[in-house]
Amino acid sequence: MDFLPSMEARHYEVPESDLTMRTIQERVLSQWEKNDLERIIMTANPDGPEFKFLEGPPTANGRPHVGHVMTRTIKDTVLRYKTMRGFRISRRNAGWDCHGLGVEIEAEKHFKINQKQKIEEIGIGRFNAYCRESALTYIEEWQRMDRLLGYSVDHNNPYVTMSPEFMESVWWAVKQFHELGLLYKDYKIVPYCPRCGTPLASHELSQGYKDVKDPSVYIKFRCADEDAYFLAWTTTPWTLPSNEFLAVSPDEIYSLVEFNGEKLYLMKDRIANVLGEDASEIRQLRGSELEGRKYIQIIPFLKAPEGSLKVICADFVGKDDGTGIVHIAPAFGQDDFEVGKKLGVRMLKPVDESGKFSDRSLPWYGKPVKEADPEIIRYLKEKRILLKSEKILHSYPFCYRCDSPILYYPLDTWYLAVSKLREKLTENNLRINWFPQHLRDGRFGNFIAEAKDWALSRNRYWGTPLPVWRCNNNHIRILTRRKEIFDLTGINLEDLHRPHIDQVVFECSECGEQMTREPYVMDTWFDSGSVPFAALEYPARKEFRPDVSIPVDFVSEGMDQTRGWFYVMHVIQSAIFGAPAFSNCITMEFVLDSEGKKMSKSRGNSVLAMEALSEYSGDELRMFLSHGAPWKPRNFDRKVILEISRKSLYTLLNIYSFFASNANLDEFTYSGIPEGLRNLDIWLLSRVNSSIGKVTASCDSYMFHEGLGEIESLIDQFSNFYLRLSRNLFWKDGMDPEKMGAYSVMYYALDRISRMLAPWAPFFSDYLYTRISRNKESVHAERYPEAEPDRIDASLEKRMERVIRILEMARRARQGKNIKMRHPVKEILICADGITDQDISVILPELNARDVRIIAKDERPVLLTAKVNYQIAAPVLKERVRELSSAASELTDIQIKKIASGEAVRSSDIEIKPEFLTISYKVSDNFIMEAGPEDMEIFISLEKDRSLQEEALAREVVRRIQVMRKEMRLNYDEKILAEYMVRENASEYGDVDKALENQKDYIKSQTLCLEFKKGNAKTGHVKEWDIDGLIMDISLTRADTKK
RNA sequence: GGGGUUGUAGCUUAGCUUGGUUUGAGCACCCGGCUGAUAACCGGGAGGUCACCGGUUCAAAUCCGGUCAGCCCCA
Repeated sequence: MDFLPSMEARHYEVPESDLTMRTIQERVLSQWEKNDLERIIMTANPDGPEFKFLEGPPTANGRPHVGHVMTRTIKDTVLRYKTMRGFRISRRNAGWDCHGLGVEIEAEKHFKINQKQKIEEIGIGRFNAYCRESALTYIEEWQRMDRLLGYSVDHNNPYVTMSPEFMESVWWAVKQFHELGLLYKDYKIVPYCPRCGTPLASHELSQGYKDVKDPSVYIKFRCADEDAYFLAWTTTPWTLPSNEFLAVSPDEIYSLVEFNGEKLYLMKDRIANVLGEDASEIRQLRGSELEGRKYIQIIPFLKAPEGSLKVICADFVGKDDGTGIVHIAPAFGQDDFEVGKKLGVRMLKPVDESGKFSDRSLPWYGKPVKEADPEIIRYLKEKRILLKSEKILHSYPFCYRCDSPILYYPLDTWYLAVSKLREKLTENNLRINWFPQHLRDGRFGNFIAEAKDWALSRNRYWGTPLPVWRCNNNHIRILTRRKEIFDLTGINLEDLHRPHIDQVVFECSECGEQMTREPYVMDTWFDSGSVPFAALEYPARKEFRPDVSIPVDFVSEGMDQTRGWFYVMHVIQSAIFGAPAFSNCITMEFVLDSEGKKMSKSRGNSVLAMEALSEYSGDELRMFLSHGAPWKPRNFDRKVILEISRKSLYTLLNIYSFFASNANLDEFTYSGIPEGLRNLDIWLLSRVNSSIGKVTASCDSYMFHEGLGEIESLIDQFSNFYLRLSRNLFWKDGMDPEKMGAYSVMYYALDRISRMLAPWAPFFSDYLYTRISRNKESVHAERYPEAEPDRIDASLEKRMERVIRILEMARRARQGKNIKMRHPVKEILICADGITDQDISVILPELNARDVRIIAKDERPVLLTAKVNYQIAAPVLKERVRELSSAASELTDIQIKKIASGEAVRSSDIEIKPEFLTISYKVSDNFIMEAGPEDMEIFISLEKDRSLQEEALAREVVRRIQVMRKEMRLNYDEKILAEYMVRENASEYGDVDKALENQKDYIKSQTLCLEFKKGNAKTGHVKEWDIDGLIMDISLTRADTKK
C-alpha cells in the first residue's frame, strides 16, 4: 500500500459519518483482491507448526442458506485464528460432494422422467453426462457467498469427489474393507425407496422420519381346527396377501374371548385396549400353547407355500400395541424375513422393485402397494375378515431425497460389516474432543455402540461404481486403478463412471469364467467418508501419511453430521487406518427463523445465504452467528443482528472515529507507550492485556464464543468507561504529556483489538487495522496479539470495578434527591476499603463535586443509635436486662462506635456485649447516603452556596450552547460569538447577570466562544431556553476567524 | 417405546460443574439523567411459581427421583 507521509495533511482517515459495515466490506474486499490476500493467507507461516483442517464437502447442487453461513463462519474463525497464532494450516481446500441421488433427481427433472427404467431408455451415458454438469451448478453461488463471508479456503484447488483420482482412492478403500473381510453381499430386507429403486443406509433413513396417519387394521384369521379366530393387527394392509405366519409371545398369557358372537384369540393384556368392555373371557392359555396351530389363508389369491399358515412363537412380539398376535409376511419385514428363513419356507413376494403389485392373480395387480391399502381394506370388510379399521398417527420413514414412503423389501445388497468394528469405533471415539462434550457419550457414542452394517450398494447410476467384479463361481476381484484395468483388459478409461466402467469384463484368474462388475454404484456417503485420504489421492500420491495425516486437528459441521459425515469418516478411517479421522469437532445447531421455528422450504421461512448477505455485511452476520455457543439453536432475528453489530462493530468504529479526528488535530504519531500515564490509561492497558490472555485461553480450547464475549465486553468498557471519562482531556488545544499518553494508549488498544477481532470480523478489523498501521498490508497477515504480563495490574482492574460501582452509586444518590449531574455539590465522602485517591481521580469529572474524600468507617457523617436486642440479651441477663436498657440509652457516641466494631463495653456496672445490641444509624441531615456492594457507602453533601449555584448555572448554559453548536453543524474546532438575554427569572439562580459574568471564562473555554456577553440576542442562531424557570434567549454566530 | 438435550421476566439469556444473602444482565416499555464520538450511555420503575411435583439438606434455580413441554436422534 502506498504511504505518502508528506502529502497527507491528516494522518488518520476519518470515517464518513454515514459509513456502514457493508461499505467497509466492499472497500476491504477490493483491497484484498488487489493484493491477492487469499494467496498470502494460503501460504502463511511456512515454517510454523501444522494445523490440519478438513473441509466437509457440501453437495454443490443446492443453494446455500444461512445454516451453511453458520458452519462456514465457525470454520473460518478457527482457521483465521490459528493462522494468526502462527500455524501453518494444511488442507485448507474447498471440496465438493458431486455424486448421489440428489443430483440424479435433478437430472430426472431435467429429462422429465420419474421412473428408473426410463433412465436406461435414454441412456446411462447421457444421463450421467447431465449429472456431471449439474453437480456443480450452484458452485458459483457458493463461491459468491464465500467471498462476501470472507471464507478463507483455497477455492482454486478444491477436491471433487467425481474426479477419477478421488474415485480410485475410494476404490482402494473398498479393497481394504474386502481384505479385512468386512465386505459381503447378502440377500435381506432393506429399507428401500421404490421410486428411486434403491436401498438406503440407516443413516440416510434417519433423515426422513415423518409423523403420518396410516391405517390400523384388526383382522380375523380363522382357525383351521376350531370355530374361532386369531386376531392380528397391522398398519400395512398391503402385506396381508403375503401373510405366511402369525407370531405370538410364548410366555405371555393369551385369552379366548367371546365378542359380538364370535370367538377370538388375543393377548390378555390387550383385550381392554382392542375390544373394550364388551368381550367376555372364555379361557386363558400361554402363548406357547398356541404354537403350531393352523389357520385358513385370509386372502387366497397367492398359493400358500408348504409349511406356512401356522402360529409360531417369537420373542419380538410386544405387548404395548396390537393384539399380541403379529402378522408375518417374510418378504416385507426384517423380523418376518428371519422367521421365514429359519423355517425354510418359501417367500411370497408379489411386489416388484418399483413398489407395485406384480402378481397377475391379485386383483390389485399393477397398483403401488400403499395405494392399494384402501381397496384391500374394503376387500377385508366385504369378506367379514375385518374386525375394525382405524387411522393412527405414527412416525414412518420417507425417502429423504424424493419423499416417497420407504418399503422394507428383500434385495441383494453389498454390506460393510461395521457391526464388527464397534469396539474399535468406541475406542477411537474416546480420542475425540467433542463440542458440545455430551455428544461423545450421548448421540455419537450411542450410535457407534450399536453400529449397524452399512448397506453400501445403490441400484443407481450417478455415483462411484462399486469396484467389485464377480464370476459365476462367486470369485471376487476388486480393481482400484485405471492402469490396472488397462493392463487387464486393454481398455483405457478416462471416465470411471457408468456406463463406461460396465464394459470392463475379463477372465477370472481362478476359474477362467468371465467376470462382470456388480451393477451397483456406491453410497455417496462412502465418498465423503473417504475424504481424509481420497482428497489427497492416496495411495497413488504419497502426501497423505496414515500415521501423521490423521486425525486431522479440526472439523466442524452441523449437528446432523454426527450421524452423517463425522460418522462415515470415523468408520472408514477406524477400519482402514485404525485411527480416528479428527480430534476436535465443533457441531452446531440449526438457525431457526425469527420465531424459533425450523426453517423449511415448504414453510417458506428459510433464508438463503445470498439474501442475508445482501442485507448485512459478512462481519455482521458472522458476529451474530458467533454470539453464544454454536451448539445452541439461534433465531435469525434482524433486530438481534443489528443490535450485536451496533454494540460492538459500530461502537468500535466510533471509538476509532473519535481517535482519528482528534489525533489529526493534534498531529499525533505513535511511538510506543510513554511514561507517566494517567491511572485510567494504565487501567486500559491492563484491561486490554488481560483480555488478550482470556481470549486466547478460550480460543485455544475451542470455546470461541467465550473469546468473542470477552472482546465485546472490552469494547464496551473502552467506549463507555475509558473514553467517556477521557473526553475532556482532548478538549484543550495543543499536545501535552497526558494527552500524548492517552493517544498512545488508545492507539495501542485499537491495534490490539483490531487484531483480536480479526477472526470474527475479518473485513472491519482489517479496515481498522490498516487505518491505524497504515503501512501494513492486512491484519490477516499479522500475528494474534500476545498479552504483555508486565502491563497487567489485576489489583488495579479490581479497584476500577469498584470505582465504577461508586460512580453508579453517586448517580443513584443524586437521582433520589433530584440533583442533576451537571450541578456541582460541595462534598462527596466515600467509605470503601482498598480504594485510593488516585483511583477516585479517574471519576472526578463525573462525580462533579468541589471536594471528594475517602473516609474511614468511623468518620461517616452518621448518628449511631443502639437498641437492645431482647431476643439475645434477655435469656442471658434475665432480670438485669432492665439495667442494660437504661445503660444503653446513656451510651456515648464513642462507646457505640466501639460496640459497632465488635468490642464489649462496660457501662454502669454491666458488661455490654456487642450481640446484645442492634446498632442502627441515621445519616446526618445535610447528607444523602447510598450503599453499594461490599459495604461501600457514599455520602453526598446537600449544602449549597452562591458559587455552587453560579457554577450550576454556567454548566446549564454551556450545555445549551453545545446543543446549539450541534444544531449549527459546527466543526469541533470552530469558534463562535454568543449573546444572551434574560426574559424572565423565576428560578433559584439569583442574580443571573452577575453569575454569568463570574463564570464567563469558564463558559467561553468550554464552548470555543470568543465572546460571551449580555445583549439582545437577535442575530444568528437564536433559541429560547427554560432553565428551571429561568427563561432566556441565546444567540450564536460563527466567529469570522479568517483575517 | 428408548436415548440425548433444553426449559430462568414479553423476547434473548448468565448463574447449575463445587448448594449459601433478595436469580444477575441485555432488548423492548415507562420515568428521569448524561452527552463538544456514538445508531450510544447512565439511574430508576414495572415485569420471575427459576416448567411442574416430590426427595436429600439447617439451606435447592443448583444435587437426586418423577411428571410435563419443546427440540434432536433411535426403534
